Amino acid sequence: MRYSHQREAIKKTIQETNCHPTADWIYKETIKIIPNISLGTVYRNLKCLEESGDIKTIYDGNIARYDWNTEPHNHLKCKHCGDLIDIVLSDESIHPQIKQDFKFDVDLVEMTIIGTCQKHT
Amino acid sequence: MRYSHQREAIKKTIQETNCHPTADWIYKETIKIIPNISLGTVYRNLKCLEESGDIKTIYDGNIARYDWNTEPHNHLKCKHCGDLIDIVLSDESIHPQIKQDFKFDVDLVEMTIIGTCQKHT
DNA sequence: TTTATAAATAGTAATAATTCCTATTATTAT
DNA sequence: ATAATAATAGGAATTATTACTATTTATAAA
Ligand SMILES: [Mn+2]
Ligand SMILES: [Mn+2]
Ligand SMILES: [Zn+2]
Ligand SMILES: [Zn+2]
Repeated sequence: MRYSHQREAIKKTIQETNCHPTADWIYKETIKIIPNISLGTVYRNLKCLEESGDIKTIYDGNIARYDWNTEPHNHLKCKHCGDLIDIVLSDESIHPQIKQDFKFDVDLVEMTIIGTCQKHT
Repeated sequence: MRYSHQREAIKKTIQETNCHPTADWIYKETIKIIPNISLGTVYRNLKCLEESGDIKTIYDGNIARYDWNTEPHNHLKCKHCGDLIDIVLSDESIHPQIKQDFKFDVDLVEMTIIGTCQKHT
């Protein structure tokens, strides 16, 4: 994979926010730096960055969001404001139980905890 | 909400499968019974059935799937064949921990466990 | 049992997110 | 500097879903 000005800007945009942005948000931010970047380039590079392990894709309902935090973690999702908050839970304990009960070989546990965040109290 | 032949057929289609079908799959099945049903009618009634509590919508990546099983449960997702398998885990134990640690009021825990099912051994 | 009312439908157009296509541009090895 | 080709911009195409509207249908009243 060859260097590109565009890919670096996209990566930087993602790494500078905690908001788990969508492709469109990333496009609107990156276009401020590279005024003629195209949305197609954003999508293509999001895929590159995911493949190189620089970012992670998360599916929030039926929209893709992107996360600079590639460490295993889960999310709290507020049903009022839609915010996604990172949490780390020790869910490794589930793996052997499932392997035994369902003959299912676990890679990862994707957990989203839905509720109300502290902003709405 | 008024009775409709179409809605009943859609509901029956969902209740007769364990495959967590997409809207399109449901459409293709239901059209065998009601040959002139439209995809819009399928989508509209899926929303009705969700609101009335007859079915549950689950998001698998960026596509919506529908589930007749409205009891709280989670899914094993096979990364090879894409199958979704129902499981029930007692995850209630994490609710109070999260409330304390994150001041986040938990409604439900959506968990998808990704790995390899027994078909690929 | 007709008739009136409005909810639901079929068919189609529109939208939103994402991917694909291609002529042009930019990176990088020589 | 030049050549080779990976990456881009811009736009078209695709896919999933929603919106629109004239017509049909369920249902309640006469
Ligand atoms: Mn995160
Ligand atoms: Mn299920
Ligand atoms: Zn909130
Ligand atoms: Zn499988």
